[in-house]
Amino acid sequence: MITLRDVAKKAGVAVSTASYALNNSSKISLATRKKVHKAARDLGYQPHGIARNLKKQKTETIGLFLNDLSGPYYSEVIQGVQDVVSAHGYDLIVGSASGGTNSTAYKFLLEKRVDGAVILAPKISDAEISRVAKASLPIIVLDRRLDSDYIKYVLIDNLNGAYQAVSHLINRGYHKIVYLSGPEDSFDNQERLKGYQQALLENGFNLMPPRIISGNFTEKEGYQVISGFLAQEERIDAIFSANDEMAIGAIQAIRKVNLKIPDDIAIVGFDDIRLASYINPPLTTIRHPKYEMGRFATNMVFQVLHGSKAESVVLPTQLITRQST
Amino acid sequence: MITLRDVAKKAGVAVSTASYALNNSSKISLATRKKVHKAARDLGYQPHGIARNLKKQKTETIGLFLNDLSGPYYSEVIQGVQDVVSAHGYDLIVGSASGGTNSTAYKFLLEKRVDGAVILAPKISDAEISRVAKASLPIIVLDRRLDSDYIKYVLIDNLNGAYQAVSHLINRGYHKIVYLSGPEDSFDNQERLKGYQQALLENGFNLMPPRIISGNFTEKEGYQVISGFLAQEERIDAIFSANDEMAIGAIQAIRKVNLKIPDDIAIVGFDDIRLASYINPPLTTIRHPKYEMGRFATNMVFQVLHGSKAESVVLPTQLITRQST
DNA sequence: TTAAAATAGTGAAACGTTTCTAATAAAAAG
DNA sequence: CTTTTTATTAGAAACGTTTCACTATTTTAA
Repeated sequence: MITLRDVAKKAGVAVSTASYALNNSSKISLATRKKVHKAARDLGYQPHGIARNLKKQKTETIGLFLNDLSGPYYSEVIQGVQDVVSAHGYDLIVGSASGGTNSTAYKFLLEKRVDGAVILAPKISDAEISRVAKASLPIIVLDRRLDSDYIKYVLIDNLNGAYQAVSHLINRGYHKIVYLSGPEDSFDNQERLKGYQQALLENGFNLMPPRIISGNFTEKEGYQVISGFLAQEERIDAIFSANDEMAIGAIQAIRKVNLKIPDDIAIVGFDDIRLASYINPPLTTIRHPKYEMGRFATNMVFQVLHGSKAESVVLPTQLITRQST
Repeated sequence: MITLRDVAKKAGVAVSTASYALNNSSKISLATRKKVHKAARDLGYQPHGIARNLKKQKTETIGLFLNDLSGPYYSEVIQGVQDVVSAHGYDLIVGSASGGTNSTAYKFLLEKRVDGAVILAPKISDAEISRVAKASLPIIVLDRRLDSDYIKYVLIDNLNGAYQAVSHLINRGYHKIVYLSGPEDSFDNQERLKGYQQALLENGFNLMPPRIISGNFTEKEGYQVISGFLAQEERIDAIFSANDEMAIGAIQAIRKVNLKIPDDIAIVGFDDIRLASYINPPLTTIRHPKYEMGRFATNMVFQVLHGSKAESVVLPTQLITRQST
């Protein structure tokens, strides 16, 4: 390995001089600067990033930590984060948070391998996030309402989105609306449930009371629990699914028993994933600005990093009407 | 920041002792080991990863570098890589290669911030990869045929897959088969084109000669170029698309002009992305083992890292027949 | 008992940078 | 001419670890 020492020796200067020269400090005369650059080029010198990080006590890297790297859902968020990070001349690394306290995510946070982080990973607890956040490592969370000096959140208006969705069903004349739920400990799910309940309550004269079917956000589970539900005699005429994945599973379950969507059963999802508009029938759903979430969050990371205040924010959602309702 | 020095002082031992103790070296008596651990716990000591990396000259981190972090296509590959990396107790970071030679990817490779890498990013040139690979930084490429001591590839059998696809069309009785191409400089595209040509050649008696429509792997482009093509008078009865994305665009273009799939025009894609089975009509396509690619590649990284030989490999593909043919 | 070996712990160097402080030489000021 | 300033370079410490080489103590073997 070629080190700065080698370059300095070859150029016939002190290593400190070599360092200044390569960083183009004006302290060093143009002549020696050139000499050093040449030596570096000739030797194929590459600065050792880790050594530099250690000395400078910063990495110029922002981490984006997700529960699961392979969720297609995340790609727009990632893009938003990436764009802002690049614009600041920093690097982005994406890491997994699965494995909890010995995940890559937690380790990188703890060991200060990044200068800031955006987290969308329920598996990391509030306490853990609070423990590692500091002025030199601000954290923006995308999946919970957590707020302190160095922790801010960017959320979507889950409650209102769900409210919109259910109101839409009610306006369309559906009376027996069931909630296809995500995991109970999911923040998103909790908020969406509240929105569902609120909408029913406010319009509740001749509606069926709230009714929850438990799922876990996956297509497969959506298919299974709705299949099971339909096999019973209880009749419903609409489903509000806590996310699109389960809604897609539900659609398949409904079609399987030859019920018509939306005539027999209407369905609305949440997220507006890509598949939503391709499935048959196309899925009415709640769109939220995933790319913007990424951008907002990352801008806030840099704000805090630069010493200014950042304000947590809740972004609005939008109802996308398609043929499933 | 709490350093090892602080822990050592608090425990009343030398910093070397503290280090050995925390790493549970048997050189240190159980008593002092406990004492040091307690001191560390009391102080909330966290080892500084970067300092350790510098001293040990390794990071225990594997990098996965992609052209574009947000491609949904990658998610299975990522999962395969992640699983193997975790199994070895290493960390995985995913980084972008966009921006070429000053991308995060290239920087991390150059500065040795990872101990090994899996690359699926045509934007990084062969020369650049060759320059950075070494015994202490083996690289496995997923998007080209590059092979040296420290560089191996894991590819899918693009040529044969394409051959299967086109043969399938021919067997189904289609005679006028056009190739909807990806970018010309794409390795995958080149191989798939060869497979297309070979299949035509071998069955070529009364078939239309090879005919290429240029695209760029995106759905939008697929829609546009096929729309344009259909507006001309030239008649065809089948399309082999270099990937599913374009095939999906093509399907929409075909349906738009009220042609029937597969009666008027059949279409087969490549990749078997998730959407392929949901689109209407479901898309016949070539499936390849993306998850396995990730696993293979990552296992090879560790093989080389551990000093043993690894062999580049080409994985087989599989024809998935659906209603579009 | 004495020599040899094992055990427990220490000090200091090293990893590859950056940056503070000092030193030298040349130029400017008095 | 001396003194002060400026420009350029050098030396050395520091970042927080790990690990080599060594010392001092205790145990075992002869």
